[in-house]
Amino acid sequence: MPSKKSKKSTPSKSVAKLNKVNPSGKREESFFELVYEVARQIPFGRVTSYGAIAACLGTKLSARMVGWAMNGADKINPTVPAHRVVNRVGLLSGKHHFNPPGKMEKLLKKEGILVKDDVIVNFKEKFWDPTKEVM
DNA sequence: ACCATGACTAGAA
DNA sequence: CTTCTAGCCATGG
Repeated sequence: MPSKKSKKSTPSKSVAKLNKVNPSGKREESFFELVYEVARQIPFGRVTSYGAIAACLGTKLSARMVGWAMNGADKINPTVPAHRVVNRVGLLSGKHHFNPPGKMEKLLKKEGILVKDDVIVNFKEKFWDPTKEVM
């Protein structure tokens, strides 16, 4: 049978579509869902970087996709703690994507994470490496 | 199908 | 320290 399905396997037709996964309980293993899954594993009061998540998925060079996936995190259930995901220097690179902007910083402070000038203070201490914690 | 953009990262100058 | 370059790959026009 002629299978026209490409090996590329579109991880997600669209971000909005990710909101509604297969109702049969058969969730598609898309890059995005993996990102959300790892993001949910981030413990309270901890943060991680896009690259760390990407590395955990085996594609550390695709950190951009992690960030892009977070773009739809707000529409995903259960809620994805996207506010715990920042760039490699602890900069709240995605704070402008929150609604309202500044909520990200507020949430972090709520978890005991100090934010100064859009940068996480003591980022190294709060950093949580999924590749080490997740087995 | 091509081109431009993007919540990134690592390395080089 | 800053600035630039290249790689990554999905999304949208």
